[in-house]
Amino acid sequence: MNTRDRILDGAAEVMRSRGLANTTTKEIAKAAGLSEAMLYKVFRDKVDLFLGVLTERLPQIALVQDGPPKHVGRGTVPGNLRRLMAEVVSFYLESFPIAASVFSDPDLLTRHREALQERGSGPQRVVAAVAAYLTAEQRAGRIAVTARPDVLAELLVGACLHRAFQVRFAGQTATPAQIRRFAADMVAVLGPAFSSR
Amino acid sequence: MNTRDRILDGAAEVMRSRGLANTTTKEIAKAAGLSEAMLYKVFRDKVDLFLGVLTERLPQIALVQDGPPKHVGRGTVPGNLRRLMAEVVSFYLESFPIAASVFSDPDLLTRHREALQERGSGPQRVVAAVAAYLTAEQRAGRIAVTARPDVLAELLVGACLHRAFQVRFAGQTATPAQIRRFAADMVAVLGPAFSSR
DNA sequence: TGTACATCAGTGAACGCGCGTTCACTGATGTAC
DNA sequence: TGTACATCAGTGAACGCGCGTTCACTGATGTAC
Repeated sequence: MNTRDRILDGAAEVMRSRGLANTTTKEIAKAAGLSEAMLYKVFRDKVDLFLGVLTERLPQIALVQDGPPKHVGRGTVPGNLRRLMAEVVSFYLESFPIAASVFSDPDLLTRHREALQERGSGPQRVVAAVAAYLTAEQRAGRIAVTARPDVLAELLVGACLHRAFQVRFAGQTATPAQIRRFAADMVAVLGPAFSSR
Repeated sequence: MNTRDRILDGAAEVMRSRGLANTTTKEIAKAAGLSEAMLYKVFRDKVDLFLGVLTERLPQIALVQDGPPKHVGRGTVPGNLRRLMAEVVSFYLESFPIAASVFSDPDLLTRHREALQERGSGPQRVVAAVAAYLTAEQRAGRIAVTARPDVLAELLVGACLHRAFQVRFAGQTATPAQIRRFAADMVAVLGPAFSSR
């Protein structure tokens, strides 16, 4: 593995275990198995290194990567939504602690936002992806024409973020079974809102 | 105003404007109009001071303060929910940046969680309050008996948290009109899920 | 093949700065007699 | 009323430490002739 990857992995590990506030250059170097001096051969400064972690080591969500929505017209809509929800909540569970940390430093937040904008990315893409799936199903006639994909997506994704926030704030983790149960509850309750009948 | 309040106000102001990471004892003292030494007459150390801000200067949400849910059986359910939602999203807009910051320091997060637990408070109380309102309306016969108040509350509150997160991540603010529009959209879409018919 | 030099990944040790914290102190106000 | 002392809010200046950052260096490997 090359030096840059070792540094980013080490930094991500320290950020997860000790938090952004306690992630010092000394700790990063130790986790990467390199000297502190080496960090500055690869990154301009510490903020530059943090931005590298934020853009390259935060978990990616498959949902958002690939263009057109999957599963449209196949399986059942509630079934597809449950799988989508489980994916979203898992993504937030993994990324929330670090993503929330950047609010502790307005300068880092601004630079992170700009970096995401340049890549055409950002947090709004999760809702957009779910809304795109719902819109496609609506066109396929499997969701009522009166349903509002954007609002439904915000409700679903919002519940995922909220659940991740609660679990992480409580210092807990969530089992796959708990995640499935959560997804099933949310989709079941929203059923009447997008049902074709 | 007494010394303690001046310090907490000063600290809260610096935390909001410069972020937790840049909130130094020097800046707090300056904002409070006191010497740094004075901070240590009132608080044991900096973490103790931060906990004071978190428990005493984070915005309170009226919804959660007072016991039994208001407005039950009066007005219309969607109207009451819209007002509730606007209150919740405003609360998150104000508190999210600072509340998210504590994720940058696991030690601070743990102590904050423990402080909230001692007071019987915590983030789960927002969902609980909305669910309590919905349950009361259900008993009053104004919401379908098949509706699930806890799940509906998590969807609604989740959407509020998500919206606040998005707005703050983008570095923006929200006008009262935007907030009302948002609340109306969410409640309208959830209508079929709790309708008596 | 040997040799001289260039390149490159990597480091130990030091640097200065700003941080949280504490010390010894001041001056105003209250209080006992 | 005067005076001696106690209390209390508050501070200037210093302290040591740990941080991010940089400097001068090393040793291994590649390369030209």
